[in-house]
Amino acid sequence: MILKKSGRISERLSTSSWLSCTTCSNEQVSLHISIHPPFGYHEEVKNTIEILIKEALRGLDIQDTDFVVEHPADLKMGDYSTNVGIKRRTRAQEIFEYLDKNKTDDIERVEIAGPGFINFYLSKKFFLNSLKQIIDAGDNFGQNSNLEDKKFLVEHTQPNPFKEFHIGHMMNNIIGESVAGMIKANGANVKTVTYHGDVGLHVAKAIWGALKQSGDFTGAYAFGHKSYEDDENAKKEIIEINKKIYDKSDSKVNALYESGRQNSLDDFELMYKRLGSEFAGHFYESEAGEIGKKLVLENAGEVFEESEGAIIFKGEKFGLHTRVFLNSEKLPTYEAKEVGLAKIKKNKFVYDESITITANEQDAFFNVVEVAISQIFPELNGKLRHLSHGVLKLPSGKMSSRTGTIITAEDLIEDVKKIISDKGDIAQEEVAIGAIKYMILRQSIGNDIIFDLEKSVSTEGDSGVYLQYAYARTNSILEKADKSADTNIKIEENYEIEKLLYRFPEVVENAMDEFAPSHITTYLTQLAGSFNSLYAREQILSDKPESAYLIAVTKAFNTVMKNGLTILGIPTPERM
RNA sequence: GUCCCUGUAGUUCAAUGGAUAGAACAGAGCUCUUCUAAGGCUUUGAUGUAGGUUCGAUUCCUGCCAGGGACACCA
Repeated sequence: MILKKSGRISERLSTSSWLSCTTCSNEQVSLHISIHPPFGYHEEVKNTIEILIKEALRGLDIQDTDFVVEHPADLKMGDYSTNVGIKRRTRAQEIFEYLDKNKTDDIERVEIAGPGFINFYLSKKFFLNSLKQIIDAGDNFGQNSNLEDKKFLVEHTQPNPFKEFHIGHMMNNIIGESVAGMIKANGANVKTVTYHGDVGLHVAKAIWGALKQSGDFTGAYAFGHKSYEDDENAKKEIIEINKKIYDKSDSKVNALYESGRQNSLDDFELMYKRLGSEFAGHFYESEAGEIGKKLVLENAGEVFEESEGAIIFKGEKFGLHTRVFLNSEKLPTYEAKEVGLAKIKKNKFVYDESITITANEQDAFFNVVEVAISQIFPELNGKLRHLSHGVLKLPSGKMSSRTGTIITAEDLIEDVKKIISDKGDIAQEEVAIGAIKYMILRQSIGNDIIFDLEKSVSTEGDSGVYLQYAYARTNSILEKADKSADTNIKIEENYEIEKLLYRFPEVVENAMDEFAPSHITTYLTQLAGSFNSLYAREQILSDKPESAYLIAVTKAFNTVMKNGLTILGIPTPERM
């Protein structure tokens, strides 16, 4: 049935050069079809509607009319909707009549409503087939091949040894993993990498602090940082230690550096594991600095120039601003290290696109540095993308290691575990991680989060727990079911959840297009709400004939929820 | 000063230029002898401001107001 209809669509398209819809030109539609050999069911019905409208316009001799076919905001207003009747008000009735007369059996009803929208209500046959498709596809439902054969490198998290892995790093990690998940779901190959600031003044401060505490790193950075600010002598000693770290001339400093660095990195690995990250590469500023300095010097005079003893990049030529790459002591700055990092990544990985995820305070920095890198490596032009997110702020302001207002990732996870501990003993770690991840991923990634433990990490209502709980419930139902899912039962009623389930693949596509994991989060929450309502209203396991159909709905929901949460990196405990 | 980002219910967040601006939390009320009540149902309540473009603006453009960030030797 599906194959036959696809053929019909291609046939119509190949002869329909009259098209005037600018949002869906003939070329684009044809291309779309050729990219997706197994034509998705939801795409098929949308294309059918678009073609019907184009036929109607042609038949009525209406030209130059743009229109869109989309899901209306409210499920009550149908499954698809077009604005063509608003664009051509005087002809709306005729267009509607054509559509109503020529609708396929996937469309139950067409209506004209509101200011002239034409709404399409899909048929039971469509929903029945879509359920079947979801259950058959299983873990693969929601995956597509839009980015097939493409290779992505995603850099995120970037915690600095000798400093805490705090909730800001955690936010970056959570967003990074969800972005990687979306890219993967869209068919591409993804590798994630991280980058550590293992040299620099912050390291010298920590080592100075540790030296004063007879080798103990506890609170060493904060101590060193404060002393650096307040005490001239300490400041001199710290600068001295910083040089020793670079030239490795002091065995005591070397020993502290090596052990402190390794301890930090080991701790980070434990946290990555808790958060579900597996990096294909770890890079370090200590290696990037050397390479970056060399590259800057090699390109001095062409890409970079000397000014006041420093080597700088004049961003003004590109509508940006000037930044220093080597300071007047010819030491590499963060900028030069980023150049070195670009070369390291390029040598180690083959990729079509390299994404770096950071907080948005680095936006201007990356604008300049990416242009500079593209000057040095023209082959990277257009392959670098900086994706930025807002910052986590405490109600009292920005987190600061100076004032000791740092919340570590570990503290937060443990605090959330305490909050949920009175509700059950099962899967506490997964529920805590899920609640935190949801807090980050529920909103648009560009916006800041004012972080308040009690209010931000919710365990009821709009929360990660809500999604996990709905999922766990379905596992329990499906386990108890004594008959298998059957979509061939005659059911009159359309359940609301069926109107949402089939949309999952397009949500995954849209989320990828906009790098917006929140689209998936929002969708899953709406879906879970719909399921919970159904669960409260209907007895799924029963002797009634519709029970087998409801089991199919439950199975489809279970599949979509699991696949969605997996893309986002939110754990899916089987029991709660 | 220049550039960038953000202003939506009491609070935290949604809303590919569309229809009656959605949730959640908090407040008021109801709901477990029935598949997991971490659930469900009812209810009060919002687009900073002034213009512009459009058949239609929370969304696009301009001014203003408010908050945050970046802007030469930190990362």
